[in-house]
Amino acid sequence: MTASARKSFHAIKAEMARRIAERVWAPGALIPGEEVLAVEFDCARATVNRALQELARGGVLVRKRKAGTRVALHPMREARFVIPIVRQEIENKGGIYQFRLLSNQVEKAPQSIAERLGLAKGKAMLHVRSLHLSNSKPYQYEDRWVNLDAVPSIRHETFETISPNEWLVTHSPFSQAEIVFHAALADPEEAAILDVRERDSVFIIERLTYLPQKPITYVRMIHPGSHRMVTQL
Amino acid sequence: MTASARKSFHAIKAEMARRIAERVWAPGALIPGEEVLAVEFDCARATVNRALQELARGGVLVRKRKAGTRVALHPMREARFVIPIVRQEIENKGGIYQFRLLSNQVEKAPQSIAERLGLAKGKAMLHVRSLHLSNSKPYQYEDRWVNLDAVPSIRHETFETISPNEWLVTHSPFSQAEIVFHAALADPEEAAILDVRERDSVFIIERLTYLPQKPITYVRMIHPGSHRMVTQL
DNA sequence: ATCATTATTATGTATATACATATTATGTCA
DNA sequence: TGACATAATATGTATATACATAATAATGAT
Repeated sequence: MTASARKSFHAIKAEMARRIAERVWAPGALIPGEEVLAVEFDCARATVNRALQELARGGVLVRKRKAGTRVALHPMREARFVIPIVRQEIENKGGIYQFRLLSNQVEKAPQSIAERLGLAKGKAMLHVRSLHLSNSKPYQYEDRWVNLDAVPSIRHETFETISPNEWLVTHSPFSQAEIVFHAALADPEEAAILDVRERDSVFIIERLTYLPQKPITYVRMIHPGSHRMVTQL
Repeated sequence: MTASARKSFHAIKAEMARRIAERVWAPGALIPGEEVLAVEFDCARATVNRALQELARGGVLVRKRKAGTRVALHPMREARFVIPIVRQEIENKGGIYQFRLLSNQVEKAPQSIAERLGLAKGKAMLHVRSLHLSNSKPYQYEDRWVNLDAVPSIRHETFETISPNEWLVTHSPFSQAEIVFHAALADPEEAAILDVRERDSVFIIERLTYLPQKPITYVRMIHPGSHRMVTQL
């Protein structure tokens, strides 16, 4: 037995992860209790607890009071994608960012949008359409509806120097959100704006942001189909 | 010190989150130190520490030793998508799951695959193609290449009762992975398998899994374009 | 002034202890 | 047997204390 002389929860966590990866602790198996592990690793129970909790949050362990801790049977792992501000995303890739405002006016919310935000149909909302370009090529078409009740001051913003996304991120950050990814075929309008062929494939990100009990905005961000979202896990 | 209820780090975390959301603590601002907060919330510093650490992990706070803790300027938040086992995904949605093996044989890796996995071109790999169905309708076409060196025992698996994904998840779990999402147009083969029109839009998830220094598998999971990946954040 | 050294400080971690809470196992009574 | 109360137990959380570490601020030497 490798009597680990380590006492940091990082090391303990790593050793536990190793045991799981190498199936010393098999999927579904009950692992020793915190007290036992504390003795084995020669540390306090709190230290073991922290390591176990972090592994549990990561999804590789499942913990239940009294029942104990077991290795997750199906490590239903999660991929984490950062949803960056487009400008940063483009600049990080070395592209030159440009922004073009297509329209910016108060309109009556169509059924689909109002429904999605839980507002009354026909409610006056700000409708902003814009295009983000990388190296002068269309990168993302942004179609946004903003609840004026939630962010009244946006009404007078012209978006000549700042994109609606950046404006909102800095004026109403830390909201909650629901995000959807999917693929679709470009409709004629989208195809024209993104400069792709009609009925080419596009990658769509929809984001609904809200504060508790107060919807803020619904955005549809449309990328050419070649756009790739990458993450490690 | 009043006869206060138990001060839990959950409550403290929630209160701090509220302050951030309502801009009592503005973006970029330095917030009070742990000691100060511990006095304010009438709890131990460790309790404040835990709340702060969790918020920091969530990305709304940025902590630096000696420098203190400040509210994140650009809450470049990340969306977390669970990448479930298809069968579970389908069953969770109330569908009846079926699995159809399309092909399962050792082949020489084509250039593109070998490159992606960092292996020599022409290397013998297991190539498994299968289709997952929900309520008898094509749900996901899975095109997988497995590095036989990494999981030699897979060679003799017939996949008649278990899908390659489930086999790998239970026999080689807890690997690392790189995941890519994008949209594309179905090629004739994919369209036929998924029963969509040729040049319809498809949603593609590519996943590359590996253990340190050892690529395991490359999978291309192709969904009809209507497929939606949803998450909250 | 500039650079290197040291002191200071906020966060990071470890520990013993105590009690809380959820859940299972057990026992009791009808 | 079955319903229900009760004990047992593993994890969850809170706390005081102590020391570690990173990064800044202050200090001194050149």
